Order: sequence, then structure tokens, then C-alpha cells
Amino acid sequence: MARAATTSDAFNAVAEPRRRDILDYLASQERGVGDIVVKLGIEQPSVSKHLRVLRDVGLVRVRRSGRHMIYRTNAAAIRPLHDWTKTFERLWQQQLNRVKERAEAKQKSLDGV
Amino acid sequence: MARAATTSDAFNAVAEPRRRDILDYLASQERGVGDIVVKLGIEQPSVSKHLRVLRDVGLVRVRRSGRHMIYRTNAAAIRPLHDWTKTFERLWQQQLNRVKERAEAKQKSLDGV
DNA sequence: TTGACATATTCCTATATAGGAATATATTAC
DNA sequence: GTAATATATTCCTATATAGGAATATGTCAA
Repeated sequence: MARAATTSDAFNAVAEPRRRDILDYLASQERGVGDIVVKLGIEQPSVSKHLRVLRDVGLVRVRRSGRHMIYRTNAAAIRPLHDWTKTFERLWQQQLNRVKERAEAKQKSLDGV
Repeated sequence: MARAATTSDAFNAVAEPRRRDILDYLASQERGVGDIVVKLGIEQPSVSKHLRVLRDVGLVRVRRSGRHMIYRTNAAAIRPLHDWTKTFERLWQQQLNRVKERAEAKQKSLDGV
């Protein structure tokens, strides 16, 4: 079996860095395709193809304005990703605490000398 | 160009659902490969291959214990993913608020009738 | 209608899987 | 050493890209 399609879910779709760049750019404000091409310096067909993937998994929404297609990030579709990563938050905080405690203990023993 | 390697970063590595399952399983406690095979019902060679990918990007750590290889999730490596998704948190909350406000406004107008 | 502009799609190719089957490597027990 | 156990790697194949080049589609203006 091959790798799952990029359009199978948000996890696969955002694995591509360019697509994350596009989502970042479209987060603050909706934009036309041409704006993305210029701002991110990606070839127009590539932008269209990336947008197609993002659209298929619901990560962006589109509306037409004359000849322009205006895209915007649909943040809600990123939430499952956030929720999954969040389940590990406690763990890395514990880890950081342990590192900190070890450092303090070491400092203390040095002070003792 | 083809898709970036699964080992190129955490984003690509966790795109595969099985690998997320493994990370979930190894988060609460370190485990041997055999435990993963049994618990998740994945063929042993597949588990080893997934673990190899996760190891390459630092998402798991290993130690040997006799013939057993004990793996554990390295939560810190998931943090970049969390940080990226977090930048959209405000946006989906705004979106939910708008939905809520619209619903309330609608209810209010209905009450008025 | 025709042309210009904006965006999408098609065709092409090198590359990278994920999983199944078979096999290799490493460690312990006897 | 040899067998048994635990894990990793190799070989195979169908499938899916990402990007470049060329082209198609859709919309507006005159």
C-alpha cells in the first residue's frame, strides 16, 4: 500500500510545508490566488493545486469575486490537530520540570562545595 | 518532485494514523515492541518500520533491556505541531462565537414574533 | 465576438511510501 | 555452540504525490 492521500485528512494535508504557509497567510485575511502567488513566491499552478488539496479537506473556503477566487483559512478544520497534540502537553511540561529540577539540584551540590 | 519523506519532520511522520496510535500508546508508559504488536494489532515488521520513522524524527526514544527494545514517546517533539496549530486557536473561537451570536439573534427575533 | 486576465486542470516524471513475505541480527538460556 | 525469542531489515509492488510545462476554463471589458 502507498501513503494515504494528501486529501485524506487534515494531518496529511498539512504535512506539506507550502500548504502550511498558505494557511498561515490566509488566516489573518482572505486573499485571491494571485496574492498568494506573489506573496509566497510559488508558481500559480502549484498554488492552485495546493488550494485544491486544502479545499478537499475543508481547511480553506472559497468564494468567487468576478474573475477572482477568494480563499480563506477555515481554522475549525485545524482543531482536530490541535486537540491531538494537546493530549501530550502535560508530558512535555513534566519533562521540562524534570530538566529544571536536575539543573537546580546540580547547582545546589556545586554551591555545597 | 515527490512528497517529502515521512522522516523529514514531525508533521510528515504523524500523518500516518498508525504512528499516532503508537505515540498515544507509548505516551503513558514505555513499552516493548511486542506489547505494541499485541495491543494495536499491527504486524511486527510494520511496527518496527513505524518505530524507525518515529525514531528518525525524534518522536520516540529507545533503550534496550535484554532482548527487548523499550520505546517511549518523546512529547517534546510534538510541541512544534502544537505551537503551529495554536496560532489558529483564536480564529476558531471567534468563528464559534459568531455562530453562537447568530443563533441567539435568531432566537431573539423569533421571541419577538 | 475578441482579447485580456485569473485560475484550474492535464500530462509528465522522479521519488517515496505502507504493507506483506521472507530473512537477518541480536540476546539470552541451556 | 545451539535453539529460542525479540526485533529489525530487505525485497517487492501498487499507489500517490509535487512541481514544471502546457493548456483549458471562466469572467470581464470593449
